[in-house]
Amino acid sequence: MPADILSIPRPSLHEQVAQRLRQMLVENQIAPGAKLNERELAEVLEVSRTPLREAIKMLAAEGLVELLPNRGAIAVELDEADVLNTFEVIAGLEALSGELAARRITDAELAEIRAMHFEMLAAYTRRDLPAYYSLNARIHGAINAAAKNPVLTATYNQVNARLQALRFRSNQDEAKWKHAMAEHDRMVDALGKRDPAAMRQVLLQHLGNKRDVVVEQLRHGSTQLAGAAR
Amino acid sequence: MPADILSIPRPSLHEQVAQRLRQMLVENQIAPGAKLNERELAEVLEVSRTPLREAIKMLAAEGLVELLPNRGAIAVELDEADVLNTFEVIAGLEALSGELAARRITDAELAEIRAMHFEMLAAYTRRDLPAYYSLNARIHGAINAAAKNPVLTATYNQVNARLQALRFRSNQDEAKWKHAMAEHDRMVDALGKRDPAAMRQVLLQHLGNKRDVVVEQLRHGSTQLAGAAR
DNA sequence: GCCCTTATTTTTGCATACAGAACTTGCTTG
DNA sequence: CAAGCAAGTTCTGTATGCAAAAATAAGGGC
Repeated sequence: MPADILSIPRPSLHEQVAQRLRQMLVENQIAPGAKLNERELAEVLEVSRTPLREAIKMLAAEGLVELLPNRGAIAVELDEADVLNTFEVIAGLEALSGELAARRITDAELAEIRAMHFEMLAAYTRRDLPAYYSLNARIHGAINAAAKNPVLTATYNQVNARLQALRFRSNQDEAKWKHAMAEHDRMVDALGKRDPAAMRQVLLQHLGNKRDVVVEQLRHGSTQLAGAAR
Repeated sequence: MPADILSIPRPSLHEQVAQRLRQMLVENQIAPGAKLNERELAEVLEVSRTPLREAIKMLAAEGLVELLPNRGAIAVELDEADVLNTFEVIAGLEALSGELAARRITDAELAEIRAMHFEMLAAYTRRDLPAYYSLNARIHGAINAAAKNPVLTATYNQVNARLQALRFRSNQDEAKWKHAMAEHDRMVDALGKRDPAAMRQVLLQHLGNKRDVVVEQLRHGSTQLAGAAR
Protein backbone atom coordinates (compact mmCIF):
# COMPACT_ATOMS: atom_id res chain seq x y z
CA MET A 1 0.00 0.00 0.00
CA PRO A 2 2.82 2.48 0.69
CA ALA A 3 4.09 1.50 -2.74
CA ASP A 4 1.26 3.55 -4.20
CA ILE A 5 2.58 6.56 -2.38
CA LEU A 6 6.22 5.98 -3.20
CA SER A 7 5.80 5.16 -6.84
CA ILE A 8 4.19 8.54 -7.65
CA PRO A 9 2.52 6.98 -10.71
CA ARG A 10 1.91 9.99 -12.86
CA PRO A 11 -1.34 9.28 -14.71
CA SER A 12 -0.89 7.92 -18.18
CA LEU A 13 -0.88 10.28 -21.09
CA HIS A 14 -4.35 9.48 -22.38
CA GLU A 15 -5.68 10.10 -18.88
CA GLN A 16 -4.01 13.48 -18.70
CA VAL A 17 -5.27 14.38 -22.14
CA ALA A 18 -8.79 13.34 -21.21
CA GLN A 19 -8.66 15.48 -18.11
CA ARG A 20 -7.39 18.45 -20.08
CA LEU A 21 -10.03 18.04 -22.76
CA ARG A 22 -12.76 17.79 -20.14
CA GLN A 23 -11.58 21.07 -18.71
CA MET A 24 -11.48 22.70 -22.14
CA LEU A 25 -15.00 21.52 -22.90
CA VAL A 26 -16.44 22.62 -19.57
CA GLU A 27 -14.78 26.02 -19.80
CA ASN A 28 -16.00 26.47 -23.33
CA GLN A 29 -12.49 26.72 -24.72
CA ILE A 30 -13.88 24.22 -27.17
CA ALA A 31 -17.24 25.53 -28.28
CA PRO A 32 -20.28 23.24 -28.35
CA GLY A 33 -20.65 21.84 -31.83
CA ALA A 34 -17.03 22.53 -32.66
CA LYS A 35 -15.05 19.83 -34.40
CA LEU A 36 -12.12 18.27 -32.60
CA ASN A 37 -9.33 18.24 -35.15
CA GLU A 38 -6.93 15.52 -34.14
CA ARG A 39 -3.79 16.84 -35.75
CA GLU A 40 -4.43 20.28 -34.35
CA LEU A 41 -5.25 19.12 -30.83
CA ALA A 42 -2.33 16.72 -30.80
CA GLU A 43 -0.06 19.63 -31.60
CA VAL A 44 -1.54 21.90 -28.94
CA LEU A 45 -1.42 19.22 -26.27
CA GLU A 46 1.97 17.99 -27.43
CA VAL A 47 1.06 14.37 -27.73
CA SER A 48 0.66 12.01 -30.65
CA ARG A 49 -2.72 11.19 -32.04
CA THR A 50 -2.87 7.77 -30.39
CA PRO A 51 -3.41 8.81 -26.75
CA LEU A 52 -5.49 11.74 -27.95
CA ARG A 53 -7.85 9.43 -29.78
CA GLU A 54 -8.09 7.18 -26.73
CA ALA A 55 -9.02 10.19 -24.63
CA ILE A 56 -11.64 11.27 -27.14
CA LYS A 57 -13.20 7.81 -27.02
CA MET A 58 -13.50 8.11 -23.26
CA LEU A 59 -15.13 11.52 -23.51
CA ALA A 60 -17.54 10.08 -26.03
CA ALA A 61 -18.53 7.35 -23.58
CA GLU A 62 -18.99 10.05 -20.97
CA GLY A 63 -21.29 11.95 -23.30
CA LEU A 64 -19.11 15.04 -23.59
CA VAL A 65 -18.36 14.62 -27.27
CA GLU A 66 -20.18 12.97 -30.11
CA LEU A 67 -18.51 10.56 -32.50
CA LEU A 68 -19.31 10.93 -36.18
CA PRO A 69 -18.13 7.87 -38.13
CA ASN A 70 -15.25 8.77 -40.42
CA ARG A 71 -15.76 12.38 -39.53
CA GLY A 72 -14.18 12.62 -36.12
CA ALA A 73 -15.70 14.06 -33.00
CA ILE A 74 -17.55 17.25 -32.10
CA ALA A 75 -18.23 18.80 -28.71
CA VAL A 76 -21.79 18.00 -27.73
CA GLU A 77 -24.25 20.78 -28.22
CA LEU A 78 -27.37 20.54 -26.12
CA ASP A 79 -30.64 21.85 -27.46
CA GLU A 80 -33.44 22.80 -25.11
CA ALA A 81 -34.93 19.32 -25.05
CA ASP A 82 -31.55 17.83 -24.14
CA VAL A 83 -31.16 20.30 -21.31
CA LEU A 84 -34.62 19.53 -19.95
CA ASN A 85 -34.00 15.80 -20.15
CA THR A 86 -30.63 16.12 -18.50
CA PHE A 87 -32.02 18.23 -15.68
CA GLU A 88 -34.73 15.67 -15.15
CA VAL A 89 -32.10 13.01 -14.57
CA ILE A 90 -29.88 15.31 -12.51
CA ALA A 91 -32.83 16.22 -10.32
CA GLY A 92 -33.60 12.56 -9.74
CA LEU A 93 -30.02 11.79 -8.84
CA GLU A 94 -29.63 14.76 -6.57
CA ALA A 95 -32.92 14.02 -4.87
CA LEU A 96 -31.70 10.49 -4.22
CA SER A 97 -28.42 11.87 -2.99
CA GLY A 98 -30.27 14.14 -0.58
CA GLU A 99 -32.45 11.34 0.72
CA LEU A 100 -29.47 9.12 1.40
CA ALA A 101 -27.49 11.95 2.91
CA ALA A 102 -30.34 12.69 5.33
CA ARG A 103 -30.15 9.08 6.48
CA ARG A 104 -26.38 8.70 6.61
CA ILE A 105 -24.83 12.04 7.34
CA THR A 106 -22.56 12.21 10.37
CA ASP A 107 -22.59 15.05 12.84
CA ALA A 108 -19.18 16.16 11.62
CA GLU A 109 -20.32 16.24 8.01
CA LEU A 110 -23.43 18.15 8.98
CA ALA A 111 -21.38 20.67 10.93
CA GLU A 112 -19.11 21.26 7.96
CA ILE A 113 -22.08 21.78 5.65
CA ARG A 114 -23.57 24.22 8.11
CA ALA A 115 -20.28 26.10 8.17
CA MET A 116 -20.18 26.28 4.39
CA HIS A 117 -23.79 27.37 4.42
CA PHE A 118 -22.90 30.35 6.59
CA GLU A 119 -20.01 31.19 4.31
CA MET A 120 -22.47 31.10 1.47
CA LEU A 121 -24.79 33.45 3.31
CA ALA A 122 -21.84 35.79 3.60
CA ALA A 123 -21.11 35.51 -0.11
CA TYR A 124 -24.76 36.15 -0.88
CA THR A 125 -24.87 39.18 1.38
CA ARG A 126 -21.83 40.58 -0.40
CA ARG A 127 -23.29 39.62 -3.77
CA ASP A 128 -20.01 37.81 -4.38
CA LEU A 129 -21.11 35.55 -7.23
CA PRO A 130 -17.87 33.60 -7.75
CA ALA A 131 -17.62 32.77 -4.06
CA TYR A 132 -21.31 31.85 -4.07
CA TYR A 133 -20.89 29.45 -6.95
CA SER A 134 -17.82 27.89 -5.45
CA LEU A 135 -19.54 27.32 -2.12
CA ASN A 136 -22.68 26.08 -3.80
CA ALA A 137 -20.68 23.45 -5.64
CA ARG A 138 -18.85 22.47 -2.47
CA ILE A 139 -22.07 22.12 -0.50
CA HIS A 140 -23.70 19.95 -3.12
CA GLY A 141 -20.52 17.92 -3.30
CA ALA A 142 -20.59 17.48 0.47
CA ILE A 143 -24.19 16.30 0.37
CA ASN A 144 -23.24 13.84 -2.31
CA ALA A 145 -20.35 12.63 -0.19
CA ALA A 146 -22.62 12.28 2.83
CA ALA A 147 -24.84 9.96 0.81
CA LYS A 148 -21.89 7.55 0.84
CA ASN A 149 -22.63 5.96 -2.49
CA PRO A 150 -19.67 6.19 -4.88
CA VAL A 151 -21.71 4.83 -7.76
CA LEU A 152 -24.25 7.60 -7.30
CA THR A 153 -21.51 10.21 -7.05
CA ALA A 154 -19.82 9.00 -10.21
CA THR A 155 -23.09 8.84 -12.13
CA TYR A 156 -24.11 12.27 -10.96
CA ASN A 157 -20.77 13.80 -11.87
CA GLN A 158 -20.82 12.29 -15.31
CA VAL A 159 -24.29 13.54 -16.21
CA ASN A 160 -23.67 16.86 -14.55
CA ALA A 161 -20.46 17.44 -16.51
CA ARG A 162 -22.48 17.90 -19.67
CA LEU A 163 -24.28 20.84 -18.11
CA GLN A 164 -21.22 22.55 -16.70
CA ALA A 165 -20.52 24.33 -19.95
CA LEU A 166 -23.95 25.93 -19.66
CA ARG A 167 -24.04 26.63 -15.96
CA PHE A 168 -20.64 28.23 -16.14
CA ARG A 169 -22.21 31.49 -17.19
CA SER A 170 -25.63 31.34 -15.58
CA ASN A 171 -26.18 34.64 -13.85
CA GLN A 172 -29.36 34.47 -11.92
CA ASP A 173 -31.37 37.54 -11.11
CA GLU A 174 -31.90 38.87 -7.62
CA ALA A 175 -35.26 37.27 -6.91
CA LYS A 176 -34.16 33.83 -8.04
CA TRP A 177 -30.96 34.11 -6.12
CA LYS A 178 -32.87 34.90 -2.95
CA HIS A 179 -35.14 31.97 -3.60
CA ALA A 180 -32.18 29.65 -4.08
CA MET A 181 -30.81 30.78 -0.74
CA ALA A 182 -34.12 30.03 0.94
CA GLU A 183 -34.03 26.56 -0.52
CA HIS A 184 -30.54 26.07 0.81
CA ASP A 185 -31.85 27.04 4.22
CA ARG A 186 -34.50 24.39 3.99
CA MET A 187 -31.89 21.89 2.84
CA VAL A 188 -29.67 22.38 5.85
CA ASP A 189 -32.73 22.24 8.03
CA ALA A 190 -33.90 18.96 6.51
CA LEU A 191 -30.43 17.51 6.87
CA GLY A 192 -30.33 18.52 10.52
CA LYS A 193 -33.64 16.80 11.11
CA ARG A 194 -32.49 13.76 9.13
CA ASP A 195 -35.64 14.04 7.08
CA PRO A 196 -35.13 12.23 3.75
CA ALA A 197 -38.54 13.14 2.33
CA ALA A 198 -38.01 16.81 3.03
CA MET A 199 -34.54 16.67 1.46
CA ARG A 200 -35.98 15.04 -1.59
CA GLN A 201 -38.64 17.70 -1.96
CA VAL A 202 -36.29 20.62 -1.47
CA LEU A 203 -33.76 19.31 -3.93
CA LEU A 204 -36.36 18.57 -6.59
CA GLN A 205 -37.62 22.10 -6.33
CA HIS A 206 -34.10 23.52 -6.19
CA LEU A 207 -33.09 21.72 -9.35
CA GLY A 208 -36.33 22.66 -11.03
CA ASN A 209 -35.58 26.32 -10.45
CA LYS A 210 -31.99 25.93 -11.60
CA ARG A 211 -33.34 24.32 -14.73
CA ASP A 212 -35.63 27.27 -15.38
CA VAL A 213 -32.76 29.69 -15.04
CA VAL A 214 -30.57 27.77 -17.44
CA VAL A 215 -33.33 27.26 -19.99
CA GLU A 216 -34.27 30.91 -19.88
CA GLN A 217 -30.69 31.96 -20.49
CA LEU A 218 -30.38 29.38 -23.22
CA ARG A 219 -33.39 30.83 -24.99
CA HIS A 220 -32.71 34.49 -25.39
CA GLY A 221 -29.40 36.08 -25.91
CA SER A 222 -26.39 34.06 -24.94
CA THR A 223 -27.40 31.01 -26.89
CA GLN A 224 -23.79 30.02 -27.24
CA LEU A 225 -21.12 32.56 -26.57
CA ALA A 226 -18.24 31.08 -28.52
CA GLY A 227 -20.47 29.30 -30.97
CA ALA A 228 -18.49 30.10 -34.10
CA ALA A 229 -17.65 26.69 -35.39
CA ARG A 230 -20.11 24.07 -36.51
CA MET B 1 -31.74 11.97 -44.18
CA PRO B 2 -32.10 9.15 -46.73
CA ALA B 3 -28.34 9.40 -47.14
CA ASP B 4 -27.99 7.72 -43.75
CA ILE B 5 -29.93 4.80 -45.05
CA LEU B 6 -28.21 4.55 -48.37
CA SER B 7 -24.66 4.91 -47.15
CA ILE B 8 -24.90 1.82 -44.93
CA PRO B 9 -22.08 3.12 -42.80
CA ARG B 10 -20.87 -0.02 -41.14
CA PRO B 11 -19.80 1.03 -37.63
CA SER B 12 -16.12 1.63 -37.27
CA LEU B 13 -13.94 -1.14 -36.00
CA HIS B 14 -13.47 0.19 -32.50
CA GLU B 15 -17.25 0.46 -32.20
CA GLN B 16 -17.73 -3.14 -33.26
CA VAL B 17 -15.02 -4.27 -30.91
CA ALA B 18 -16.58 -2.34 -28.03
CA GLN B 19 -19.93 -3.95 -28.73
CA ARG B 20 -18.38 -7.38 -28.85
CA LEU B 21 -16.47 -6.84 -25.62
CA ARG B 22 -19.58 -5.59 -23.88
CA GLN B 23 -21.32 -8.77 -24.86
CA MET B 24 -18.44 -10.91 -23.68
CA LEU B 25 -18.38 -9.13 -20.33
CA VAL B 26 -22.13 -9.33 -19.81
CA GLU B 27 -22.22 -13.00 -20.73
CA ASN B 28 -19.30 -13.73 -18.45
CA GLN B 29 -17.13 -14.97 -21.29
CA ILE B 30 -14.65 -12.66 -19.66
CA ALA B 31 -14.76 -13.37 -15.96
CA PRO B 32 -15.00 -10.51 -13.46
CA GLY B 33 -11.51 -9.66 -12.29
CA ALA B 34 -9.92 -11.24 -15.35
CA LYS B 35 -7.20 -9.36 -17.14
CA LEU B 36 -7.78 -8.20 -20.68
CA ASN B 37 -4.65 -9.17 -22.55
CA GLU B 38 -4.39 -6.90 -25.55
CA ARG B 39 -2.35 -9.12 -27.83
CA GLU B 40 -4.56 -12.08 -27.04
CA LEU B 41 -7.83 -10.23 -27.54
CA ALA B 42 -6.59 -8.56 -30.69
CA GLU B 43 -5.87 -12.00 -32.09
CA VAL B 44 -9.24 -13.43 -31.12
CA LEU B 45 -11.16 -10.47 -32.48
CA GLU B 46 -8.92 -10.24 -35.53
CA VAL B 47 -8.12 -6.56 -35.20
CA SER B 48 -4.98 -4.67 -34.37
CA ARG B 49 -4.36 -3.37 -30.90
CA THR B 50 -5.21 0.22 -31.80
CA PRO B 51 -8.99 -0.07 -32.19
CA LEU B 52 -9.03 -2.64 -29.41
CA ARG B 53 -7.42 -0.20 -27.02
CA GLU B 54 -9.84 2.52 -28.05
CA ALA B 55 -12.74 0.18 -27.33
CA ILE B 56 -11.30 -0.69 -23.94
CA LYS B 57 -11.06 2.98 -23.07
CA MET B 58 -14.75 3.38 -23.86
CA LEU B 59 -15.67 0.42 -21.68
CA ALA B 60 -13.61 1.93 -18.91
CA ALA B 61 -15.57 5.17 -19.16
CA GLU B 62 -18.75 3.08 -19.05
CA GLY B 63 -17.57 1.40 -15.88
CA LEU B 64 -17.40 -2.09 -17.34
CA VAL B 65 -13.66 -2.46 -17.03
CA GLU B 66 -11.10 -0.93 -14.74
CA LEU B 67 -7.90 0.63 -16.02
CA LEU B 68 -4.72 -0.13 -14.10
CA PRO B 69 -1.94 2.26 -15.15
CA ASN B 70 0.79 0.40 -17.00
CA ARG B 71 -0.97 -2.82 -16.20
CA GLY B 72 -3.81 -2.85 -18.66
CA ALA B 73 -7.46 -3.43 -17.90
CA ILE B 74 -9.46 -5.93 -15.89
CA ALA B 75 -13.16 -6.74 -16.00
CA VAL B 76 -14.84 -5.02 -13.09
CA GLU B 77 -15.61 -7.23 -10.15
CA LEU B 78 -18.36 -5.97 -7.89
CA ASP B 79 -18.24 -6.74 -4.21
CA GLU B 80 -21.39 -6.68 -2.12
CA ALA B 81 -21.08 -2.99 -1.31
CA ASP B 82 -20.72 -2.14 -4.99
CA VAL B 83 -23.83 -4.15 -5.81
CA LEU B 84 -25.84 -2.43 -3.09
CA ASN B 85 -24.68 0.98 -4.22
CA THR B 86 -25.41 0.21 -7.83
CA PHE B 87 -28.89 -1.05 -7.02
CA GLU B 88 -29.54 2.09 -5.04
CA VAL B 89 -28.83 4.17 -8.13
CA ILE B 90 -30.67 1.82 -10.47
CA ALA B 91 -33.71 1.92 -8.20
CA GLY B 92 -33.67 5.71 -8.24
CA LEU B 93 -33.40 5.81 -12.01
CA GLU B 94 -36.07 3.23 -12.57
CA ALA B 95 -38.39 4.95 -10.11
CA LEU B 96 -37.91 8.17 -12.03
CA SER B 97 -38.49 6.33 -15.25
CA GLY B 98 -41.73 4.93 -13.89
CA GLU B 99 -42.94 8.31 -12.68
CA LEU B 100 -42.30 9.91 -16.03
CA ALA B 101 -43.81 7.00 -17.90
CA ALA B 102 -47.00 7.30 -15.84
CA ARG B 103 -47.24 10.93 -16.94
CA ARG B 104 -46.29 10.50 -20.57
CA ILE B 105 -47.27 7.06 -21.71
CA THR B 106 -49.56 6.89 -24.72
CA ASP B 107 -52.52 4.57 -24.99
CA ALA B 108 -50.72 2.56 -27.65
CA GLU B 109 -47.64 2.14 -25.49
CA LEU B 110 -49.78 1.14 -22.55
CA ALA B 111 -51.61 -1.41 -24.64
CA GLU B 112 -48.35 -2.95 -25.77
CA ILE B 113 -47.07 -3.17 -22.22
CA ARG B 114 -50.31 -4.81 -21.15
CA ALA B 115 -49.91 -7.32 -23.95
CA MET B 116 -46.37 -8.13 -22.90
CA HIS B 117 -47.57 -8.39 -19.33
CA PHE B 118 -50.03 -11.10 -20.34
CA GLU B 119 -47.31 -12.90 -22.23
CA MET B 120 -45.26 -12.73 -19.08
CA LEU B 121 -48.12 -14.20 -17.08
CA ALA B 122 -48.12 -17.06 -19.55
CA ALA B 123 -44.38 -17.54 -19.17
CA TYR B 124 -44.75 -17.47 -15.41
CA THR B 125 -47.55 -20.01 -15.48
CA ARG B 126 -45.38 -22.31 -17.58
CA ARG B 127 -42.41 -21.58 -15.34
CA ASP B 128 -40.58 -20.68 -18.52
CA LEU B 129 -37.70 -18.73 -17.01
CA PRO B 130 -35.93 -17.64 -20.21
CA ALA B 131 -39.15 -16.29 -21.70
CA TYR B 132 -39.93 -14.61 -18.40
CA TYR B 133 -36.58 -12.85 -18.29
CA SER B 134 -36.85 -11.78 -21.88
CA LEU B 135 -40.30 -10.31 -21.37
CA ASN B 136 -39.28 -8.72 -18.11
CA ALA B 137 -36.46 -6.92 -19.86
CA ARG B 138 -38.73 -5.86 -22.70
CA ILE B 139 -41.37 -4.50 -20.33
CA HIS B 140 -38.88 -2.49 -18.34
CA GLY B 141 -37.43 -1.25 -21.61
CA ALA B 142 -40.90 -0.21 -22.76
CA ILE B 143 -41.49 1.70 -19.53
CA ASN B 144 -38.20 3.44 -20.01
CA ALA B 145 -39.15 4.32 -23.55
CA ALA B 146 -42.52 5.63 -22.40
CA ALA B 147 -40.70 8.02 -20.08
CA LYS B 148 -39.43 9.70 -23.23
CA ASN B 149 -36.17 10.85 -21.80
CA PRO B 150 -33.18 9.60 -23.82
CA VAL B 151 -30.71 10.89 -21.26
CA LEU B 152 -32.43 8.85 -18.57
CA THR B 153 -32.51 5.78 -20.78
CA ALA B 154 -28.83 6.08 -21.62
CA THR B 155 -27.85 6.63 -18.01
CA TYR B 156 -29.96 3.72 -16.84
CA ASN B 157 -28.57 1.39 -19.45
CA GLN B 158 -25.02 2.29 -18.62
CA VAL B 159 -25.35 1.70 -14.90
CA ASN B 160 -27.46 -1.37 -15.43
CA ALA B 161 -24.92 -2.95 -17.77
CA ARG B 162 -22.57 -3.47 -14.86
CA LEU B 163 -25.14 -5.64 -13.14
CA GLN B 164 -26.05 -7.71 -16.16
CA ALA B 165 -23.20 -10.12 -15.56
CA LEU B 166 -24.70 -10.86 -12.16
CA ARG B 167 -28.36 -10.95 -13.07
CA PHE B 168 -27.64 -13.25 -15.94
CA ARG B 169 -27.77 -16.20 -13.63
CA SER B 170 -30.14 -15.04 -10.93
CA ASN B 171 -32.62 -17.81 -10.38
CA GLN B 172 -35.25 -16.64 -8.00
CA ASP B 173 -37.21 -19.05 -5.83
CA GLU B 174 -40.91 -19.67 -6.20
CA ALA B 175 -42.14 -17.26 -3.52
CA LYS B 176 -40.03 -14.39 -4.77
CA TRP B 177 -41.05 -15.04 -8.33
CA LYS B 178 -44.70 -14.86 -7.35
CA HIS B 179 -44.04 -11.66 -5.49
CA ALA B 180 -42.30 -10.14 -8.52
CA MET B 181 -45.33 -11.00 -10.62
CA ALA B 182 -47.62 -9.28 -8.14
CA GLU B 183 -45.46 -6.19 -8.35
CA HIS B 184 -45.69 -6.25 -12.10
CA ASP B 185 -49.45 -6.37 -11.75
CA ARG B 186 -49.37 -3.26 -9.61
CA MET B 187 -47.06 -1.63 -12.13
CA VAL B 188 -49.40 -2.09 -15.04
CA ASP B 189 -52.24 -0.94 -12.84
CA ALA B 190 -50.41 2.23 -11.82
CA LEU B 191 -49.51 2.92 -15.42
CA GLY B 192 -53.13 2.53 -16.46
CA LYS B 193 -54.19 4.99 -13.78
CA ARG B 194 -51.38 7.34 -14.77
CA ASP B 195 -50.33 7.44 -11.15
CA PRO B 196 -46.70 8.54 -10.92
CA ALA B 197 -46.44 8.18 -7.15
CA ALA B 198 -47.74 4.63 -7.27
CA MET B 199 -45.33 3.76 -10.07
CA ARG B 200 -42.49 5.15 -8.07
CA GLN B 201 -43.40 3.12 -5.02
CA VAL B 202 -43.90 -0.13 -6.90
CA LEU B 203 -40.63 0.19 -8.75
CA LEU B 204 -38.64 1.04 -5.64
CA GLN B 205 -40.00 -2.04 -3.95
CA HIS B 206 -39.51 -4.16 -7.06
CA LEU B 207 -35.89 -3.16 -7.35
CA GLY B 208 -35.35 -3.63 -3.65
CA ASN B 209 -36.50 -7.22 -3.94
CA LYS B 210 -34.40 -7.81 -7.01
CA ARG B 211 -31.46 -6.48 -5.09
CA ASP B 212 -32.08 -8.91 -2.25
CA VAL B 213 -32.18 -11.83 -4.66
CA VAL B 214 -28.92 -10.84 -6.31
CA VAL B 215 -27.13 -10.16 -3.03
CA GLU B 216 -28.27 -13.45 -1.57
CA GLN B 217 -27.00 -15.32 -4.59
CA LEU B 218 -23.79 -13.36 -4.48
CA ARG B 219 -23.23 -14.39 -0.89
CA HIS B 220 -23.47 -18.15 -0.81
CA GLY B 221 -22.54 -20.45 -3.56
CA SER B 222 -22.19 -19.01 -6.99
CA THR B 223 -19.90 -16.21 -5.94
CA GLN B 224 -18.48 -16.14 -9.40
CA LEU B 225 -19.04 -19.04 -11.70
CA ALA B 226 -16.23 -18.56 -14.18
CA GLY B 227 -13.99 -16.93 -11.64
CA ALA B 228 -10.81 -18.73 -12.59
CA ALA B 229 -8.57 -15.88 -13.59
CA ARG B 230 -7.57 -13.05 -11.34
C1' DG C 1 15.41 -24.77 1.81
C1' DC C 2 13.74 -19.98 1.45
C1' DC C 3 14.21 -15.34 0.18
C1' DC C 4 16.24 -11.64 -2.13
C1' DT C 5 18.52 -10.08 -6.30
C1' DT C 6 19.04 -9.92 -11.18
C1' DA C 7 18.35 -11.20 -16.09
C1' DT C 8 14.89 -12.38 -19.51
C1' DT C 9 10.54 -12.15 -21.42
C1' DT C 10 6.18 -10.34 -21.88
C1' DT C 11 3.02 -6.49 -21.98
C1' DT C 12 1.53 -2.01 -21.99
C1' DG C 13 1.93 2.75 -23.75
C1' DC C 14 3.08 5.84 -27.26
C1' DA C 15 4.65 7.33 -31.81
C1' DT C 16 4.81 6.80 -36.57
C1' DA C 17 3.29 5.18 -41.15
C1' DC C 18 -0.03 4.09 -44.47
C1' DA C 19 -4.80 3.43 -46.69
C1' DG C 20 -9.22 5.11 -47.44
C1' DA C 21 -12.94 8.40 -46.70
C1' DA C 22 -14.43 13.14 -46.59
C1' DC C 23 -13.80 17.86 -47.58
C1' DT C 24 -11.96 21.69 -50.61
C1' DT C 25 -11.12 24.01 -54.66
C1' DG C 26 -11.16 25.01 -59.28
C1' DC C 27 -13.02 23.99 -63.53
C1' DT C 28 -16.28 22.83 -66.79
C1' DT C 29 -20.91 22.71 -68.55
C1' DG C 30 -25.71 23.62 -69.16
C1' DC D 1 -24.21 32.56 -63.40
C1' DA D 2 -25.32 28.36 -60.93
C1' DA D 3 -24.73 23.70 -60.45
C1' DG D 4 -22.27 19.70 -60.92
C1' DC D 5 -18.03 17.30 -61.54
C1' DA D 6 -13.11 16.09 -60.74
C1' DA D 7 -8.49 16.48 -59.02
C1' DG D 8 -6.02 17.54 -55.02
C1' DT D 9 -5.74 17.96 -50.17
C1' DT D 10 -6.83 17.05 -45.53
C1' DC D 11 -8.52 14.16 -42.17
C1' DT D 12 -9.84 9.98 -39.93
C1' DG D 13 -9.17 5.01 -39.11
C1' DT D 14 -6.13 1.17 -38.66
C1' DA D 15 -1.79 -1.28 -38.55
C1' DT D 16 2.90 -1.62 -37.25
C1' DG D 17 7.17 -0.54 -34.70
C1' DC D 18 9.69 0.82 -30.68
C1' DA D 19 10.67 2.05 -25.80
C1' DA D 20 9.60 1.63 -21.02
C1' DA D 21 7.37 -0.69 -17.37
C1' DA D 22 5.82 -4.93 -15.27
C1' DA D 23 5.64 -9.90 -14.81
C1' DT D 24 8.32 -13.99 -14.83
C1' DA D 25 12.17 -16.94 -14.43
C1' DA D 26 16.81 -17.95 -13.04
C1' DG D 27 20.65 -17.57 -9.98
C1' DG D 28 23.08 -16.63 -5.68
C1' DG D 29 23.36 -15.68 -0.64
C1' DC D 30 21.83 -16.66 4.08
